[in-house]
Amino acid sequence: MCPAQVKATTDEIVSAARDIIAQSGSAGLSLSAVAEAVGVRAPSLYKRFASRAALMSAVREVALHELASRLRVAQQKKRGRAAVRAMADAYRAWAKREPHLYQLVHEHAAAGPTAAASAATAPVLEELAALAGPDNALHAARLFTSFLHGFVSMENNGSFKMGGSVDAAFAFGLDAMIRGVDRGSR
Amino acid sequence: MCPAQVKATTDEIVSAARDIIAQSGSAGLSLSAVAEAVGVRAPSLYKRFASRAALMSAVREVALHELASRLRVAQQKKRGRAAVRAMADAYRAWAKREPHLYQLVHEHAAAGPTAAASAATAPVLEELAALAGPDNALHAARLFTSFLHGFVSMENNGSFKMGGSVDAAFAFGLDAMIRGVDRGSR
DNA sequence: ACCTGAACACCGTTCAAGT
DNA sequence: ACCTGAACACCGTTCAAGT
Repeated sequence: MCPAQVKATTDEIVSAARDIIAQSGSAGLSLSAVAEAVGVRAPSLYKRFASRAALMSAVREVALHELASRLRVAQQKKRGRAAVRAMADAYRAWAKREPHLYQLVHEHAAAGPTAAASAATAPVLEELAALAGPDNALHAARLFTSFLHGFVSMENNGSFKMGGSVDAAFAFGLDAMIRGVDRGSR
Repeated sequence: MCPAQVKATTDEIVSAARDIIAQSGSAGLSLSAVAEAVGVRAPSLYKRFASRAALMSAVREVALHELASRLRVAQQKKRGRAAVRAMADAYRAWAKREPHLYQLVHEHAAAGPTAAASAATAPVLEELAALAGPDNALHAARLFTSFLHGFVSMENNGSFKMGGSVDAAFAFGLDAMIRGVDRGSR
């Protein structure tokens, strides 16, 4: 008689889960908390997501798009080394602004579609190919992304305890990599 | 009358927990599994550790010592760039051999004593100071450790999906950083 | 078609009771 | 002094019952 009564859309659920993870980390995501945030009981969430892991995967996708959007904005109107530096700064700034979402993006990277992931890294690849030359483009991309990921991970979880300027270390690392990769200076 | 009956020493508990985490990851560590492995009931573990987190912290310390030992061995009888490369290879090899222990070492780095942590990184710092010069030693150390951590993290969780030789990318990254940091070539 | 309460098998943790 | 069973408050997940 009264068949449909949607109280929580898929987008509302993902958005609520995103906010919870952003504030408390992925370990702090409980289905009861998500359900309460969208005005529903926990079992109802299984109408939209097969499991807690599937919901986290959806949040991961959303976070990846947020990061990709920041990178695109940073790249606009810049070329070469300036574009690489601008994107590195944007990458680090987003990771520091959303440490828990950043961590979620990088755990279980093997799962999930590659679409959003490559959308996020494509701009970096273009610039680095120009800098390092086509033969070394992939190697250079892995050097830069490894440094970026490692640096912001260690910064976010407090691994830099030896003093000194962390900002200066980041700039030094970028410059040293650019020097070491640039085919023009070899 | 029968006051003492130690069935599980602290070391046995940590060792059992280490093995469980090595096999199933830190999320797979349950106190019931640890208790069963050492022939005891779960509540008894609270005589030795205040919480699950405290037990994990002890395992983290053990893992850090294992890594530090590998780095020391790799450094023996080597100097300069050869020592840096050998330690980088040893670092990556251990991370690939014990991916779950490696991940444990790098989450919650802020907590816990710095003793074992600095023991693990000290040899790397020495060599890099010689390479980059005293003014840039700390910056160079952060560049290298960020690259190492980022690279093996991404390798371990399957982030390198664009083909190509991952070994070659690691060697390229190391060489590019050494080129970019070496004060003699600037 | 969607939502719900109740139930299930698990957690980490506490504590009084045993020896 | 150490170990234990029982209990507590939580999980994620399933499912029959409601509308």
